[in-house]
Amino acid sequence: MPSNRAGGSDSVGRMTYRDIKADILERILNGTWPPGSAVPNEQDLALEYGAARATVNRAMRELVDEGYVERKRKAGTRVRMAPVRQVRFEIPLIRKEIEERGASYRYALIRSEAMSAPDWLRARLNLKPGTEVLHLVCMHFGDGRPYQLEDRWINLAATPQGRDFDFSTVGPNDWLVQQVPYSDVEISFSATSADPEQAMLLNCHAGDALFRVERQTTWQGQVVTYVSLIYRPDHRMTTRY
Amino acid sequence: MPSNRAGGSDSVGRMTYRDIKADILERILNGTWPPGSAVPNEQDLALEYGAARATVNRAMRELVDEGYVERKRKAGTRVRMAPVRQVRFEIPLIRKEIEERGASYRYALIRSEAMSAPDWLRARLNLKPGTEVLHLVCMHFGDGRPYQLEDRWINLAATPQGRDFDFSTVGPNDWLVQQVPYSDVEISFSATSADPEQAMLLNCHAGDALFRVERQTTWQGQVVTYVSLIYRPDHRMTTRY
DNA sequence: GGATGTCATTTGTATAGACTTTAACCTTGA
DNA sequence: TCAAGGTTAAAGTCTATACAAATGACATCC
Repeated sequence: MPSNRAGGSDSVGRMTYRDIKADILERILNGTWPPGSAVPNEQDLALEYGAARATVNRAMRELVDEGYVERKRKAGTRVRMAPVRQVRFEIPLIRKEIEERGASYRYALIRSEAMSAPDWLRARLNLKPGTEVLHLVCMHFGDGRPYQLEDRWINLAATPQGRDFDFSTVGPNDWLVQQVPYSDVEISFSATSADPEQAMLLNCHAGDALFRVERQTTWQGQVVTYVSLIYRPDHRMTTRY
Repeated sequence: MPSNRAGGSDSVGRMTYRDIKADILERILNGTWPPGSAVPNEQDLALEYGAARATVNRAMRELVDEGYVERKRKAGTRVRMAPVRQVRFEIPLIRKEIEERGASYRYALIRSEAMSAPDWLRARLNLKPGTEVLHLVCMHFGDGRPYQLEDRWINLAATPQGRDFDFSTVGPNDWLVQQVPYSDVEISFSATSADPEQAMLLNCHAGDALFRVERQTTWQGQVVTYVSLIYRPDHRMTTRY
């Protein structure tokens, strides 16, 4: 075997796109190619790494994806001045979220009521006057302690099957995922003060600062559901990038 | 002009990987291939679309990336039962964040003090006893109103240049991005109650629920900085997916 | 000077073919 | 019945080549 490439070669000495990507990233991170500087073109890199241009291209495309470099035809590739700080995290089903923390999961339906959509909801979800909605309040427990309070509104015009479904054992999220698996979602994170009922359910004090996730799900132009997920005090949503 | 791209093919009738991806996604969304079902293998799809297998492969890889399908060698490709709900959003520099809301940006340094790291910070950042840190408190204003309170600790052992830098006009984040452009970041979102000083600075009431982002930045195994970013009341961080 | 056009460079994408890796499935044997 | 091992289908990757598309640089023309 002729070539001997330290740090990333198979038995034939061939570098994979991963090796190439890692090598380029290394040079960016260690300052060989500082922010703003130009990276050699694909042809030259292919030559240097003894790979096909397509292989270098794939490595580069991933580096673009991850925000390290910018590319322009004819102008070439440069290391980004300020990296694009992008967070990417998964929104697991609440059951999985709790179980992944090593706690046992329990679900409870607190309240379930079909009604005509109140004005604030109609305005928020852009519903026609008189639209029927299902209002559900549920609790999710981890190791028996309150973990998340779910306050959900389901548009019965969009999913009429929901009217007769029994949510006392299956959580509305699990059910909805079956009904409308792929949909557009708008999600937002904020802080809110516990009102007396929330404090009671979450076993904290009224006025406590709580972390809240709100999600609005749309399918084929129609809002399917709006949910407010309020976490127990001190909850943190953490990720690395 | 020969090519007519409407609908997904060029003049030769050749489909790009984007076309193929869109077509497959369409079939997933409209229920042709429901959750859990198997998608034809690459070879067959290549045949169907009149494309090379590599082209189909690229389309598929992106669908995996976006959480629509799962692939396993030998077993083939299936539509995911529950889509991987993943949020991906960018963390802009605060100046840009404010300006993108159409507001004017203003920065003010409230306090700056070099000191030996307090115990809680030492524990949190895993610093040696006696490590010197710079503690900065800054405000970011949008249209003259408080927008974000930045409470930052900089490890002077990692970035000694910070000791003599004047942060009264340049925000610490802008400065740090220059110093350590690429680093590992742990970010977390939570809610916190305004203490009296925070309330005063953010022009709200003590006890108000505030949205907080905490960020810890590591470079080459050493914690460079820890920052707590507290937003004015009612702040929401929103994204779509 | 400024608008316009041409050329060359670089990335973007497609292709056919080959080889590699994984793991589902089947066969064999205890 | 079950475990070990072989077979083989499918995705994963690489290569060499080709052409497309964008655009920076330069020349040309008015």
